[in-house]
Amino acid sequence: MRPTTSDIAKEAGVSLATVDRVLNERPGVRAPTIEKVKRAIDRLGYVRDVSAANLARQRTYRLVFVVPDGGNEFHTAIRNTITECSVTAIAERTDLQLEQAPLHDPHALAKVLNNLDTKQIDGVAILAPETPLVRDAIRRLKESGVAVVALISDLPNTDRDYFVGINNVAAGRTAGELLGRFAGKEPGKLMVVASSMQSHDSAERRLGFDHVIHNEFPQLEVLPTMESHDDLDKITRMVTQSFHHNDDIRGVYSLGAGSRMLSRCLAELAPQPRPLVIAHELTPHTENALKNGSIDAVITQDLGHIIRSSLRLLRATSDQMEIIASQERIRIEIIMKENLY
Amino acid sequence: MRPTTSDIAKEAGVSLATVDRVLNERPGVRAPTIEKVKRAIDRLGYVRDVSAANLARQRTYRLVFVVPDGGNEFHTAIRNTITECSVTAIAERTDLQLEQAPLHDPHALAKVLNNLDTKQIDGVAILAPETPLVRDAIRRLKESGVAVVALISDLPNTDRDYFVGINNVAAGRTAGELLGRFAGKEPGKLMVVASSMQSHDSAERRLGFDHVIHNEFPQLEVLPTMESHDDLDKITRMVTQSFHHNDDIRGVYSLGAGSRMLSRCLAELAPQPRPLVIAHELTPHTENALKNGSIDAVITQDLGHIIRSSLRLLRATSDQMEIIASQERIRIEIIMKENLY
DNA sequence: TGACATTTGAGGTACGTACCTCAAATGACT
DNA sequence: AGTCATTTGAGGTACGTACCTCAAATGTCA
Repeated sequence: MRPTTSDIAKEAGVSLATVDRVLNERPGVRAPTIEKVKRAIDRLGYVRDVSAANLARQRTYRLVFVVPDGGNEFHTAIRNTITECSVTAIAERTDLQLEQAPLHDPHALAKVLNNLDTKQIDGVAILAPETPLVRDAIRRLKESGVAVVALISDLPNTDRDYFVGINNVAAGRTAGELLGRFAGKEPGKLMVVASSMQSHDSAERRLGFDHVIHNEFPQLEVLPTMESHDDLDKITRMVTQSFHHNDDIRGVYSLGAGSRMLSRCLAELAPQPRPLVIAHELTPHTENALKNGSIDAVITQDLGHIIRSSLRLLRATSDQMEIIASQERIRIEIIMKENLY
Repeated sequence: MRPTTSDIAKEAGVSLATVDRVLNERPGVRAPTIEKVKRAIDRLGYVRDVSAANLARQRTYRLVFVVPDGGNEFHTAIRNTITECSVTAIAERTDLQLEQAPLHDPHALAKVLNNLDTKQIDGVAILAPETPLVRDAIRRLKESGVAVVALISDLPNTDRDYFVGINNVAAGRTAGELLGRFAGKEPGKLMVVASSMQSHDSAERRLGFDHVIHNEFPQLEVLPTMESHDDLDKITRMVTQSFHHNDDIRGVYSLGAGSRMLSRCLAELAPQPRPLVIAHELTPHTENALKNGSIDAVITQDLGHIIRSSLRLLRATSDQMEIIASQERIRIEIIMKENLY
C-alpha cells in the first residue's frame, strides 16, 4: 500500500496539519520541522496522489487556443486536433476554448487577444506571427497572471512562457540534408516556396536549409524564396517564371504549410522527370501526395503532441509547477511513403 | 461546471443509487429505467470523473515488464525507460515491476513468466522471441485473466491482447527507401547484419527492406543476412569475408539493435569512402555515430511512448475499457544528424 | 518571569464516485 | 386482494488530499 499523508505524519512525529502545510508550502512551519517532514517523505517514498489532490482542490483549468481561421489544410488540422483534445481534456478538469483570428490581420488578431477576459482564464496558446500589437497583447495577459505559450512558430521577443513546437532551424537543416542527399552529385538549382516570410518559422527554416546546402552540397544552388501569400495566381506566375529562367531545377522545398497550391501548379508546370519535392506538415493532402509519389518527403510535427504538451505547460505554469523539459520536446519527424502510417 | 452523478439523477428523475447502478452495470434496474438514465447522461454530456472514481475504487494496477537482461544498449535503454516511468506511474496508481530474462534461453524465459503469481498482477508486457514455451506461458496468463501485450517484437501466434511497437515491415521498407535513395543510380551491393533472425521484428524488417530494394532500386543487390548472435568475433569474421568477396558494397543495414559491435568492426574493416550505414534504435551509441558521421540514418521508435502506451493498454484491458487505437500508434521515426538535437 | 508572537495540533468539511444496507414502492402472479 | 419477488430510494461510509478554524503549545524577547 502506498503511504498517505497520515503515514508521513506518524513517521515524522508531527500532526497531519503540519504535513499538509509542508506539502502545500503554506507558511507557519519552522525550518527544522520542514526538514523532519521532508525526511519522512523520502524515507517512505511518498508520492502525492494527484487524483485525490485534484479532486480536493476542485481545480479546473480554463485555457484558450488562439489559432488562424480559414487558411490551409494545416490550420484546419490544428483546429481539429484541438477539438479532439478538448473531449479528453474534460476528464482532466480542463476546459478548452477555441478562438479563431485572421492570420495576416494584426489588428483583428490583437483584438481577439485583448478581448480575452483575464479573470476568466488561466492560460492562452497562440499561433500567430509576431507583431508589436501581439507583443502588447501578450504583455497584458502575462501581467494579469495568465500563462502564455507560443505554438509552432515562436514569439521570442514577447513575454510568452514557453514555445511548443520544433526547432525550425533544425527542421530546415533536415530538409536540406534530405534534398541534398536525394539529389545526388550533379549540380542543379533548388526552388524555395513559402506562404510568407513574416513568420519566424519560415525564416528559421530557410536559414537552416541554406546552411546545409551551402556547406554540404555546394553543387546545388538555392534560389530566392518565392512568397505566395496564399494566392494561387501569384504562385503560378512565379513558378512559371522560375522554371522558364532555370532549366536545371532539381528540387523544390515548400517551407510553409500551404503546399496544396504548390502541388497543383507543379503538376502542371514542372518538367519531366519532376524535381524532388520536400514539404512541411503532414495533412490529408501531403499524405496523399506522398502515396501517389508527387512528394518525396514531408517534415512534420505531431499536432497531438503539441496540443497535449501545451496543455501540460499551461497548467503547470498557472500552478507554478516544475516542468520536465525532456518530456515536452517535440520531434522533427521525417515522413516518406514507407513510414506513413 | 461539469455535471455529476447527482445532476444525472435529477435530470433523469431517479435516485442517485439507480444512476450508480446503471453507471457501474450493477443488476436490479429495469430496461426502461436504464434508458432514462442513459438519455440523461447524453443530454448533460456527463463524463465520469476518473480521478474520483479511482480514488473511491481504491484500484491499483500491478503490472510486470519482462524484458531481456544484459544485452545491448537498446535493452539497457528499455530498462531505463521502464524505471523512469515507474516513478510517474505511482502517481497513476500503478505499480511497475521489472523482470529480466535471458533473451536466447526459452526455458529461463518461460520460467520467469510461469513464476508470475497471476493473482498478484493485472498485466504483463513482454519483449521476447516467440517460442512454444512462451506461447504456453502467455496462454496461462490470459486464462488467469491477466492482460498481456507484446513489446517491440510482436507475438502474433499467442493469446497476447495487443502489440505495442512499430510495423516492422514498414520500418524495413523505410530503411530500404532511404538507403536506395542515398545510394544513387550506380549499381552495388548491400550488406545486412542482424543479431538473430529468430525474432519477428528482424525477419519482418528484412522482408520490407528486400521488397523495396528489389522493386525500386534493382541496381542494388541485397546480400544474405549475417547473424552476429551478439558475438564480436563472429561478426568480425563475417564482415571481413563479405568485404573480401564483394568490392562494391554501397551500404550496410543493421537490422537489429546491436549496432555498436557492427560500428566498431566497420570502422576497422570498411573501405574508403565508407559505405552508407542505416541502423535501428536511437541509443547513446547510435546518437554519437550520427553526430560524428559514421552512421547516415537511424530508424527508431520512441521508447517512452511505447512504455506509456503499454501502461494504458494493460490498464484498459484489465478494466475491460475501450481503446482509442489512433492514440496508441507508434511512429516509425527517421533520425539523421540534422533532426537529432 | 511575563507578555507576546509564532508554531503546532486537533478536528472539521469538501470534492465526486463506489459500494453497502435496509426500507419502501412497484409490479406480477395466484 | 393478497403474496412475493423485483425494482427503486434514502442514507450511510470510504477513498486521499486540500483547506479552514480555533485552541494549545512552544519559543523569543524585554
